[in-house]
Amino acid sequence: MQSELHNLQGQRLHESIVQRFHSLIQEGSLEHGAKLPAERVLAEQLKVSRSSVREAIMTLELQGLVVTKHGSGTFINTQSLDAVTTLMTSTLDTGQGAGEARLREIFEVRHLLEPQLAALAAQRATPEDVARLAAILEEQQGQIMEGETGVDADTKFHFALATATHNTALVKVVSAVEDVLRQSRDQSLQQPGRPERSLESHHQILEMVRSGDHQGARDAMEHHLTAVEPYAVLPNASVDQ
Amino acid sequence: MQSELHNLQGQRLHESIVQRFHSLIQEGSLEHGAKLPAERVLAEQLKVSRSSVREAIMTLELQGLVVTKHGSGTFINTQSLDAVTTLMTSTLDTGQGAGEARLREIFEVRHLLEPQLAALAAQRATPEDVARLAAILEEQQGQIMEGETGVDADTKFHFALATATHNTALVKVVSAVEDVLRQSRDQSLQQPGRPERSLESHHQILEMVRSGDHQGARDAMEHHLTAVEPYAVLPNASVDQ
DNA sequence: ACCTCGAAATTGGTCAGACCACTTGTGCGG
DNA sequence: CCGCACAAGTGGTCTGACCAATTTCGAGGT
Repeated sequence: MQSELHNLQGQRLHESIVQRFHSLIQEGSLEHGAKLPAERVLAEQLKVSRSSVREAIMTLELQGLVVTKHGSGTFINTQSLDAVTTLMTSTLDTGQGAGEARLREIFEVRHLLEPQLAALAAQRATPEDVARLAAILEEQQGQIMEGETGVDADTKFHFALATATHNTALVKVVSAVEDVLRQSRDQSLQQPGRPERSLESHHQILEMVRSGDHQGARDAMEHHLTAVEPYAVLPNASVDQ
Repeated sequence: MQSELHNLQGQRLHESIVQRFHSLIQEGSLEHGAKLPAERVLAEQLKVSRSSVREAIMTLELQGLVVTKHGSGTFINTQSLDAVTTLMTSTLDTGQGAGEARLREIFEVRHLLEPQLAALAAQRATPEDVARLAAILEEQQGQIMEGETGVDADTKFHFALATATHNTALVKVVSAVEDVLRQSRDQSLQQPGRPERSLESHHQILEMVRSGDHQGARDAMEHHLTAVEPYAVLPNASVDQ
């Protein structure tokens, strides 16, 4: 059969092979448990080197679509959870373009997470946590008075609030989201009045946390997020990666 | 410095290299944007062939921890969402000690995230999404009737619900959390009656999503989580100490 | 005819060296 | 000082060889 594999420009060779196998699996030509041809045979059929075949197979294995057994062979494995997830995302997502849409998605995650997080923090924050948050707000105020955006202190505040929940898993999830957001946040804080409003709502959140009002903290965070949201993301702001 | 890399039994060579880089990144030796040595240099330092180095780097790239640019080099990239999620799961996997406490933390994250997620899904799910969810419940029922726990279908359901929000960032966060949970979930479903109850509350959630009742979906998910929870996890209200 | 055991074939894993394609820097000539 | 070509550096692919784990199968003994 050895059909041509159309190598799109800028596409690495083994990636083309991976896409071919994705198609074969999705159209049902390769069922669960099926044994793939040997690497050497596959290389000859696709008219590429064995190295490229190996790199492709390794990608498929990391995606959970395939399992390889030394001395035995490589087998299709579409029943694993990873397999389902990669096939789903590859069909629905395909690319990671559209930086603006991506940013909106991240903000949506914040809307789901952070108000609940603030409520938890209000219930559990120790005096030390409150002191740390207060110190960060001092810092933020100083930065703003010097004409800066205070973006660093802004990020720190949300991170410190996460640590105040005393849930390390939660901290990691939030820091992931916040990290991706840091650059764009600086951009949104450029608009006049934004830094002051951000600081103001931070103070409200801190006050709720200090008094242990978890419902109030939740509402204050929700208000803060909508207030700082950058729906005015410039079209040229393509966030790479 | 070319230190030895202790190759554990049954472990492929490039996997050892990947783990080494995971450690280096987690301990902060490799910061975002740092440039890795050239593949040939790295091969010499680690005393392995360039092929193995390439396979390791390719793994890291698929995990989002690194980006490679043809002709330029390979660079650390810890600010992507994928990067943080993979690091998170790898640390949680290796952490055998206080596993139970971490597990409780993960469940807490679910309590924050998934009810909101279910509400979003109820607002946005397409007929295709609903059909997929229904199919998964069929599968789960089949597995249960055969005496299995239906853990795979269980995980699939939560993942598919996340995709029904049509927010890829949210999907990534949830899949990271669910992935860590998969093993322990199997354990919790061992208890008699649990699988049936899980399936039942899944049906309730699906019904709310189908009818677009976002508040109902939120409540149903909250009920589901507390019903399936393996331990007597603290009720999320009134934890004043 | 059956079983056992080991050699050979098969297959994935690693190594070595070469060449190609892309990027970056550098130095020569204008 | 600028611009352009060339050289060096780096990832991408190819080739062929050998190592390691597994499977296959047949010779030899019972």
